[in-house]
Amino acid sequence: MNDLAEVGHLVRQLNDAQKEAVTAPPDHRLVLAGAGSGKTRVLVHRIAWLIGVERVSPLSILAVTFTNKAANEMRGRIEQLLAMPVRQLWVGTFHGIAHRMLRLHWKEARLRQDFQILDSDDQQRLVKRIIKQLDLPDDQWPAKMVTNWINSQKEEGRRPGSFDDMGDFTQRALVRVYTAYHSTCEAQGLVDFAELLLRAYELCRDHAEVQAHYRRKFRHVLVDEFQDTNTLQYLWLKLLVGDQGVLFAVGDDDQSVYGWRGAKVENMIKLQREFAGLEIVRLEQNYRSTGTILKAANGLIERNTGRLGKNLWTDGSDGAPIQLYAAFNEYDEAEFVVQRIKDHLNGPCRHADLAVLYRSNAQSRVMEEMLIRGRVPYRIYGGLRFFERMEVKDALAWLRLVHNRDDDVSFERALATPPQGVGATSLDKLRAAARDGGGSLWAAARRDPTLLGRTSAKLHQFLDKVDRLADQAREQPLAQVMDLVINGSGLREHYQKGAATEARASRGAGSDQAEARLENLDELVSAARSFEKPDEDGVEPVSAFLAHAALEAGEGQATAGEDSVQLMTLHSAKGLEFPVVFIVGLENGLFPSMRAVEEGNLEEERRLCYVGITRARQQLYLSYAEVRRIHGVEQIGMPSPFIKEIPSDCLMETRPRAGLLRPSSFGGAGSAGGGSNASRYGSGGGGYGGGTGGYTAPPRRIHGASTPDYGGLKLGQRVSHAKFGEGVILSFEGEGERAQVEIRFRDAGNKRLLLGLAKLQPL
DNA sequence: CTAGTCGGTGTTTTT
DNA sequence: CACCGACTAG
Repeated sequence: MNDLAEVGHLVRQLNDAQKEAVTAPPDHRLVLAGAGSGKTRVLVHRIAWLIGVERVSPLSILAVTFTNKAANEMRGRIEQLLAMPVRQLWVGTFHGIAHRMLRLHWKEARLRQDFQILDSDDQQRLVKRIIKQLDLPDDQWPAKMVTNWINSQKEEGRRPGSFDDMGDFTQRALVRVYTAYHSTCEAQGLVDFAELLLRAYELCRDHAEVQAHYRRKFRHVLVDEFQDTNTLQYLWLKLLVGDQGVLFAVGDDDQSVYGWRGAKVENMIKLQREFAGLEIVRLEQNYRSTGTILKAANGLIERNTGRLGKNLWTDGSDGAPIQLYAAFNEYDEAEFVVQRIKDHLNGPCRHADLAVLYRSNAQSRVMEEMLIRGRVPYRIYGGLRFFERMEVKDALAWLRLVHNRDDDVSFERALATPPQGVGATSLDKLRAAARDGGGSLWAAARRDPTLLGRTSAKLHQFLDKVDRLADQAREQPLAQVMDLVINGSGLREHYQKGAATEARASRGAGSDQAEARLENLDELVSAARSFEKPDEDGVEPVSAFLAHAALEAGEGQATAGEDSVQLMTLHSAKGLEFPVVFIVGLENGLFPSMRAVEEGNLEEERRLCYVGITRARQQLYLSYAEVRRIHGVEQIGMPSPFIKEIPSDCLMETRPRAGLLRPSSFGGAGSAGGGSNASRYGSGGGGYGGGTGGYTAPPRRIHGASTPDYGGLKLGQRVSHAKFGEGVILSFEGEGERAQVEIRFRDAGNKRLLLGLAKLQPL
């Protein structure tokens, strides 16, 4: 199939820069690919080129991505391009590849063969338990924070033993937790996500044979979204490439939006220093968006410092101006969006061509409400995924326990659901016994049959139940086992009961959720049935299935089938594109987020905005609300600074902002967009959600609606107070003498003060 | 031991 | 506002 005559299709549809990247000789290469410049396409074509033209064996290619979706898409497109399956090609996520290596080399990695993956939820539970075990007050040591700390240590390659400076009290406690957590994981054969990476890295670093094997094997290492790599991922790649391999990295520093979870954009710079002879190819021609949208994106991102530099251009037309809507409040904003959505739907647009992007998930609620009201089908991305659902995790915990009795995390979960008549007190005793005996909960329970007094009987019923299930499950196909576990554990019964109770309580309607839970249990059985990894390197099916569940948490929410408007956060929109995009909630403190504003760290938020803008192909809408309810309190917001950073000739203000407006005052303002609806918007004071009628409340003044006088102070302003020191203004409330101001003080925490008495000094 | 009520808290997400 | 975790009554 590799006649030169047929090579043409591998490069024909590529532009010069793309072609250069795809057909380049085998040197280290960094492709700086702007948004919409054909990044994935280059990666896919490069691999096809290597196999089809350079005659590189698929066996010696490693392609790494961050998400399963990207990995699947990549494999699909390569196979399509080559018109043949490429089974031997290693394409996967960092975690997936690391996992695969660990399964293959479990001995060298000093793991037990049946090690299980701990997802973030399980991990946090375990950390919490350990904090308690160490008698650390859990209000001072929140599991979430400690878990994050542990993960970031792992991401920096640090092991519990590698802290020589133990001086700091805080750190000492953290290291203690880390140490205990680590030994628990070791004892029980549990590996968390960060551990997958660290173990795989250490495996390749410390085990000469393994290292030599993979260096020999992978002559070509290709990485997608390189700007999102963390320290460990970078080191691992470097290790694998060695001095014989060739690295091909694709990324965009302007789209680095995961710094907060450890991603290091600096890795792109490091690359140039540490990979000799690295060639850089820039892809700057954009095939996605109109000239106007690109101009806006370029204008915005130019404000960032330390960019690698790149300017997107298109030879397409300018297209329509970006519309900016200054909404009265979040309901007005949502109404505007829905109106425009309907306009577009009357045109050539399908629902799925329209996307609403927001900074935080909480913003989806109001949008959702308005879309329902407008009878527009929509789909929300994000939220719980299939394998993260409570009932699914319960069932998997039972499966894991049946599979490995020493898995304490699963033991505790299974013991709790369905209720076995063994509660917190007994569990505490059991934990103590396990700690003293140095073994698992299971071992402790079996060791002393009278440990719990009268509760012992219940406990042993539970133990026997698990043993019986394990017995029945032997030699059975996976789906059978899953079914057996769900029924034999009493989980199905448990959720059936739940369904019945809820149905009675709320006359049928509320049983939806319970109903869905039962369906999910069935779904889990069919997931097990359709799960078949082609001899996944000799791993037994149960282990493979559990790993799959942890590594690919499944679809996020909602049925994909129907044509619907797409709602998602800006983060989850990365990598997608839509003809029409709405970015809502462009207010200071929301987008950019409050935290970013306080820390003065706007660059990542700006990149996020850049990502959002560049999702749009033809039409982009931006909006912000002058008043928004946040955490139940109405807050007056300022427009996001990003709005001003967009070249003004790209923007068309649908309704010019003129200070704070009352709803009644914007009838007829601006030619477009729902002026006549004005009287329907309620204001503060609540009454939205519950009522049947909706927005019949008469327009009312909102707090400070008429030129508020806050002594010249503004939201977000830094001020100083005689007693509390320096702080930042979070919100205003009330007027005149009763005007209050909420301030976050650097040292004294959040305080609500009467403006008249506070004697604040602007800084 | 479990099921309800109160109070504190509150980005972004993958694996 | 809405969720989650801790506490208290059965």
